[in-house]
Amino acid sequence: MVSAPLTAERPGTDSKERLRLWIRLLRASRSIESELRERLKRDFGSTLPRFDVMAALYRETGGMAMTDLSRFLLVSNGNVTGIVDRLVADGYVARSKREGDRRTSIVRLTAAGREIFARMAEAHEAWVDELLAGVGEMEARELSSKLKAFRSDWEG
Amino acid sequence: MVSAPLTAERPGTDSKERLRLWIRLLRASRSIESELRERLKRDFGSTLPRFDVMAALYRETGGMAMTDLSRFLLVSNGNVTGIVDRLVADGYVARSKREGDRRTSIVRLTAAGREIFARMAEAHEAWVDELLAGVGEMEARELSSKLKAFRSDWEG
DNA sequence: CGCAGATATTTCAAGTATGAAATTTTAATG
DNA sequence: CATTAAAATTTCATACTTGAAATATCTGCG
Repeated sequence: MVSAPLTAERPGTDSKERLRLWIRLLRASRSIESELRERLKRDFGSTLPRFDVMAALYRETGGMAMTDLSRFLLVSNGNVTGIVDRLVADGYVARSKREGDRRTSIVRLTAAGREIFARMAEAHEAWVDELLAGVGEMEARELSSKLKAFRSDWEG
Repeated sequence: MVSAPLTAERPGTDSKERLRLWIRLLRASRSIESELRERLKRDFGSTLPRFDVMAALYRETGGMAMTDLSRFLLVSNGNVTGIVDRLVADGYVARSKREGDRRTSIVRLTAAGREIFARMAEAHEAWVDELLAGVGEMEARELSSKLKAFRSDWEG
């Protein structure tokens, strides 16, 4: 939901303020996401989900199992299958089998994938820097740690 | 992208810190969104996009044009068409024409829609309150205003 | 060994999501 | 008044997304 609180306030609760925070959070991330998606498409003919997958694989040089990938990206496993399929078709990702366990399939970036991704990551970082230009380093650090904190409250 | 900074740091920039902030922001909103989606489905057999549309229409008693709806929700107009179609099929939303302009179609909640939505909104607010329980009112207020601020920097 | 249960992945149906093209209607201008 | 540009929606192709069901494989226990 991307609007303002709608129900009547009960006394003794901060729920309205938290709701407002959530809405702002959501709107902020949606606007930024949408801007990044647009630029990724314009400059690289790619998408955000593809970027996410490649980013995860970029740092895991040895490759990742599909399950680990989906857990890390916070998306369903069925979802990752499709995105990886398309990346494989484009020659940016390769699948392989793990010794001793034929269930697990390890995916990793190809040389072409690493090369392309390095360029995308550089642009991406500059874009984020531009889009969040209004946030100073100190402030970014603060916000960052608060966001980290309130998430770990209800997740493991 | 939902991981940590990947490229080398240039001296004299806060870009790494901003990138980290963006990643945290994204991960936070994704986790919360996913939890809310699950509960909305479990308790009401509904979805987040439907909730968003209904929330917008709930406050605009007179109804909204499709374009205004899509602009407000930050999603494409083609997208809104489909969601509204399904809400209409369920009897929660009605379309009507505006006097004098046959292009514009005004959509509004039906009585059934208002009734259902009121219950969903109440549950939704309680969920958000629960999920953000770690954030005090003061802190929520602070975070909120910072989020609002850094968005308006690059959007109109 | 044999087989119930756990794991890893894919497949599938349904619902989002975007951006571009097509439609329909209105407004503006010569 | 006719034509052209603008505006509001819908349609369409493609990609993403989830959650559940189907497959295939592995593990542990009797």
